[in-house]
Amino acid sequence: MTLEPREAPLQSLAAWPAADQRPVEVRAGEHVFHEGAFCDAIFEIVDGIITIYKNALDGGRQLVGIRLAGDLLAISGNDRYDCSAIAARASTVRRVSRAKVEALMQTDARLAERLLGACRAELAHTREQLMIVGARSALGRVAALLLDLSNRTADGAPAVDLPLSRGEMGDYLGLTIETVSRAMSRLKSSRIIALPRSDLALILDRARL
Amino acid sequence: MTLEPREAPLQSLAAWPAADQRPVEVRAGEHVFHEGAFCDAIFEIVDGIITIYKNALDGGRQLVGIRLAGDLLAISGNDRYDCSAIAARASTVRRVSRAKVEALMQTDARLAERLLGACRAELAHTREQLMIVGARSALGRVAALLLDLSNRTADGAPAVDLPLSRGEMGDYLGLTIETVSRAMSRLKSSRIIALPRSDLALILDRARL
DNA sequence: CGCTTGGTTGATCGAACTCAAGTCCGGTGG
DNA sequence: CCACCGGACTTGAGTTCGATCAACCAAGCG
Repeated sequence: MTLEPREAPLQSLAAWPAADQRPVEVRAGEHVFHEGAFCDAIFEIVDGIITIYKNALDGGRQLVGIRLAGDLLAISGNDRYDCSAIAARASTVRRVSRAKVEALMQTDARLAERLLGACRAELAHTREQLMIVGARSALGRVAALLLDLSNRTADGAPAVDLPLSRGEMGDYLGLTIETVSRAMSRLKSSRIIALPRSDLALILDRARL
Repeated sequence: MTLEPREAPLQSLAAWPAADQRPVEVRAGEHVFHEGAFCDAIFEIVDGIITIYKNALDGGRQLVGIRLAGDLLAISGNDRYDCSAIAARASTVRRVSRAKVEALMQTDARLAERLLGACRAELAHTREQLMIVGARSALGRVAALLLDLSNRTADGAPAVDLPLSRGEMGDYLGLTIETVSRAMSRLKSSRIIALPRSDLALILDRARL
């Protein structure tokens, strides 16, 4: 949706001495970190899809982000993770010691710029999500999510692999499972999308979506 | 709600050569900048309250932030402002040339850290807003907004000056004017808050709010 | 005084939630 | 091979809640 504002000062954190040597594999459904746990590392997604969520007081959960390869996780800078991160599918992440990052950042402006760029991008995405959740009808929200997923994960191709279950989509959009399902069904019967499988959508009429 | 993560590397941008000498006064209801306009400066709020919003495609608007003294505006780093900023009341802001900021940032890690801190804080706030808007009932959303305003503008004191009109509260929460008004009335008749004036709330029962 | 603006309140309607059956599908074990 | 099972998804029926439309009120102002 929104592209990186300017040229990235760094392609990857892998070049930095703070990075651990070997990337970490994480299976679908596994946590990368938990909200409230001590934050001793940040992560860079090498491959896969990670969802970020917070637990609400009433027991529900609110997804606050969907992050893809190249994105950074846990850049909040607090001593404790302020969100949980869970792999939507099998993914691999690079673990980077937070202490080393902070030490390096004092002296190297490029690293701070890299983090700033990641934070700006995340802020833009979160605002975009806020626009989606705040304003429109259930149908519009689901449609906006599908468009966003298409643009981000499939580069605009018609076939969109849905990394989120209906329940997760609901948690992202502030809707119930049933409402998401109904919205998908309506989009299908309107010939705007096709659903060969429940986790694969084909966008037939991008304009109306 | 969420405090600044660590010690701020800089108290204010005023000390920086990129800052204009005189702060700018802006009257209530006046724009600081417009979404889509060329972004040649960022701003630091010296005093007052600024609301950030984006225009939705359907004509509505979505508030994406309420910013107070000390906060920075327009740190997205894009060539064009990605939001509009409007003074909720008479405020004064410091204008800082974007070109100078970016040039300085290349060499001085402390400036980048200052921006990163602002971006992190803004991200945390936006996520908080997402939690409020995404999940709960109209009553709960209004209550959460009141609590947030109390914590941020009144430091937890019972008397909260409401800088937002009912319509703006609705735009912030994804509700209509009438629903916000009804929620306030219900909170009032439940003796949870008092409303001496429509722009002043007294929190009587913080726990239930 | 009439007009405007922002807020409140009422009545109605539709959309989304809730509760409750179904269906589909992959996996497991007899 | 097939019957069974569990989980995710879908669909249906009834209810609730918020949006809509509309009237009304209070304050500010020419």
